[in-house]
Amino acid sequence: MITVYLAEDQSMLNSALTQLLELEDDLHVVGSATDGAAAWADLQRLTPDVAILDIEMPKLTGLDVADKLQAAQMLTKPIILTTFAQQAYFERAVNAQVAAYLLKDSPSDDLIAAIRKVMTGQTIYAPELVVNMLTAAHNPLTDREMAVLVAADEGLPTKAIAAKLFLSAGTVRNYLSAIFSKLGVHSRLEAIKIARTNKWLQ
Amino acid sequence: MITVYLAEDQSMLNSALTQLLELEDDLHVVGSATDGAAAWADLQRLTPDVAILDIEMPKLTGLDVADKLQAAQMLTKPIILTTFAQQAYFERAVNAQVAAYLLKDSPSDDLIAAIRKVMTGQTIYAPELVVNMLTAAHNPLTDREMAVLVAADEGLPTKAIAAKLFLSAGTVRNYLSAIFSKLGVHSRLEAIKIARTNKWLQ
DNA sequence: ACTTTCAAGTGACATTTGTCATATAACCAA
DNA sequence: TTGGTTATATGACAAATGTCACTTGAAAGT
Repeated sequence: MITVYLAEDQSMLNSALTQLLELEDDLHVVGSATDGAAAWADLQRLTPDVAILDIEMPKLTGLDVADKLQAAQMLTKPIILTTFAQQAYFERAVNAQVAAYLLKDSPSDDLIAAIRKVMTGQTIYAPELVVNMLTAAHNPLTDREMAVLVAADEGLPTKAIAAKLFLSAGTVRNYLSAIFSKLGVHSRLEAIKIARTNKWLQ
Repeated sequence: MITVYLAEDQSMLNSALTQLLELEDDLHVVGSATDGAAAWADLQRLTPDVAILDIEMPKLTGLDVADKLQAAQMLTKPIILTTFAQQAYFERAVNAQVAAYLLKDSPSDDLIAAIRKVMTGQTIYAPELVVNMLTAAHNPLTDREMAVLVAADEGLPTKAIAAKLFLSAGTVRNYLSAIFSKLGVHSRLEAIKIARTNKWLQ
């Protein structure tokens, strides 16, 4: 019998999956939560074989929980189950040595199959992500440029950005100019849009 | 026997719900799709009792499909099943006379209960939304101002916005100025931020 | 009929932004 | 040690942006 814990903040999916997994003879759902902190508390107590973790949850993300599982050297195998194929998330998950990384864009049978496979020691990554890994646009901005862009994203004007980062206004404009040139745009708005679609921001 | 159709673009939820609904003795899932256009084509052919519609789907949204069901005077009862409580969506759904409007933030049993209730002629709205309806900060911007703001949000400079909306550049600046004054800000960036947090944008 | 609101516009103006050239100092790698 | 990158800065300039004060016509409300 494989014991499974489910952390998923969308109740509809949480309850549907719980019931579905329970129907399998070799699986038993020992608990579930809709936020990361509750999940982590439960996991320490229940030590299930597998923990299915959504990434975007209140309080703690699924990746945070996976990190904690690894740090505590627990035997519970984390399976990340998330909506979108975002490179940054995937890389963090690989570093946290998750047992599987699945997209919600695949059928529930895939999840059930994945649970059984990770119990045999296999590691499973959604193929979309592995392909993406090679082609992913990585952030060309320096830390300093990112700090300026983040401040700009808050809607602050040049002077306020300068004050916030203890720079002169001219330097801030220079950074912004450098950012625009790297991203091939000509305004804060466009730069922010690009940074956002590439998930460098927010 | 209640026949049910399921349009939900997240495969994990789609397949999980399909299997779960099939377990109920009085429900039968006659078909499902992961995009709106396929759903509409199927619905015309299958004429199920109930159509569960996600809003954000490729090609046609669930609200588009609900509109079409109403326009074609079909007896299929639309149930909207969506992630977030957005006032604009809810209002459109009410106008399309949907049979129920549920959030994915509720358990799957609620959906099953809702299906049975709509078959008795009841209309079901998620309580969060009805409360929200009364308290919602309503958008103070005119349609025209919104059009300008949307264009600005795309990162377009004044001239491009003017060209897009067949206005003069001066008029566009005036609209923007009016928007800023209504929202109490002094830049496009800040205005966009406020519009976004209030869900008037995106 | 009168008023308000909205859509659309013009012109002038000050301010902010974006661009560019250029400079220095620190650090890191070949 | 030489060169590249980053962090920081200045000054000058053109372009874009935001503000204000107006005007006009149409639609909607009372």
